[in-house]
Amino acid sequence: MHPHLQLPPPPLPPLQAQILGDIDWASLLSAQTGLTDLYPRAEGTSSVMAEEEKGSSKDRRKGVRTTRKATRPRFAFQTRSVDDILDDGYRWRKYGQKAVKNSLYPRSYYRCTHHTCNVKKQVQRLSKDTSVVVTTYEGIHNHPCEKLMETLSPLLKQIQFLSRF
DNA sequence: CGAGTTTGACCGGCGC
DNA sequence: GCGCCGGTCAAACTCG
Repeated sequence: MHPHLQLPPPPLPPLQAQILGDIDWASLLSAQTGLTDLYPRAEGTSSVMAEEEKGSSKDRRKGVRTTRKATRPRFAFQTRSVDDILDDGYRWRKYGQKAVKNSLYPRSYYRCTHHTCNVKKQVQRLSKDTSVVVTTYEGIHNHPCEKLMETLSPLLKQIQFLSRF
């Protein structure tokens, strides 16, 4: 409907959104091991960030099961927010929306706008508690977040300066 | 005019 | 094999 991306640029969780679960930001930023184990039956989770680049085309293999599924690292967290879209510093292009069973609300599919980066995320609102938004990230950004860097660079400079002593 | 959204079609996996 | 279901494509559309 209406794009409401007009939030001030907080690199951390926005103020109006309250993180419900525990988030390991360190492992989040360094990728790899996820947070919530959403898909315990995902077999290839260990082999992260290998060849997922070709995922854009319909190049699915037949022998899905035991062969490498190119299972990208996935992690999800819930936020309590009135707004569906959280400003996480990256820019997302919506490429789909689907109604999901057992949920009154549709699930939205987003993709990172960087051409070199094919990180995806899904956003859905719980039908039980409409104030809770579940965001599922898939993949790892292979480029720096401009907003984040912008916000962080003064801090980094400060740290570098202090570390000289 | 370009970047992003909307929306129905399309496709593949999975269970029956 | 068929139909349901979730994920993606892409053309049309909107907005700045």
